[in-house]
Amino acid sequence: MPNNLYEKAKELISHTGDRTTHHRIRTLATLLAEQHALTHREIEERLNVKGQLDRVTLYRVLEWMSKKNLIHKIAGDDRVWRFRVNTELHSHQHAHFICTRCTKVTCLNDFRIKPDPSLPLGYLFHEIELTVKGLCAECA
Amino acid sequence: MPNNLYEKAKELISHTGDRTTHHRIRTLATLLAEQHALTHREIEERLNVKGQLDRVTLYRVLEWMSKKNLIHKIAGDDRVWRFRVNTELHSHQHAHFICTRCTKVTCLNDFRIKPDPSLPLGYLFHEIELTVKGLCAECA
DNA sequence: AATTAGATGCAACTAAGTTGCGTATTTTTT
DNA sequence: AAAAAATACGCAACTTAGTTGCATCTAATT
Repeated sequence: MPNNLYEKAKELISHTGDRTTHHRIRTLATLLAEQHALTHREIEERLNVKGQLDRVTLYRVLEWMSKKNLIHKIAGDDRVWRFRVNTELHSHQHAHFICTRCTKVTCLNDFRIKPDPSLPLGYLFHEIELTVKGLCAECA
Repeated sequence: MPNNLYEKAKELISHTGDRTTHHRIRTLATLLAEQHALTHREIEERLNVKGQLDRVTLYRVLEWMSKKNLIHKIAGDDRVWRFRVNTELHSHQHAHFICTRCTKVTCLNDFRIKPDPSLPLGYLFHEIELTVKGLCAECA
């Protein structure tokens, strides 16, 4: 993982106003380096190659980053959360693709979603999540 | 639960060609009676008012019914599966609404989804799932 | 350098969902 | 109608993602 990602992560975290800890920076840098969404376990594996980090701490770091809108999480078919960094492109309303064989998650950026769905009377819209299921190029 | 639901469930199950057991019929009848998706636990509670049914058996019944396309399952934000019967209206491509406060799931039937999404090269489309999050009428 | 609010690590816990296996029930065959 | 084959059921034990409580440590503030 290149050093500039570490610096970028550091800057993004300091902008939140909260503490810029080593764990937060390393975790965000890891997600910045990835092209697809990672599970808690995958992040843990990448981080623990060098230097330790407690499972629980990672859960809390990820939770904090979600709350701060640095990342977003995706519910997969295997009831495991996957996390992806929020860039301008990846934030908010876009679609996810889940491969039903290898369970890898990719973001489909050039996928337009109707922003304002019509809901039953009294319902309040908050966000929309579109998941496409199928086989990825490797598994097809 | 009215008797005709039991009969309807029985007929649907016999059409699969597999065994029409009491548990399968009761489970499907329970889902037929509901207007929204139920969790495994909610189904269990309804079924165990009278007569017992093992947790594991229910999991297997639900899995079997999914495979037979009698029902479909929905991934919620609380990593709990929810199950909904497939009628002509409810099958395949439609949207779900999840209330982020009470976590109840409703099907949005008058919600059109573009049937054929454009995917990256080599990817194979299987199904599309659209989830709208927000507050339901009771929680708003 | 001392303070303090918040982050971390550890151990124990919760809960959804799964697996293995012996027993019971359907369905088929005779 | 009884026996045989195939499948479903129930129980116990297990797996694993995610959570909670609490003592300790550390980044920002004074």
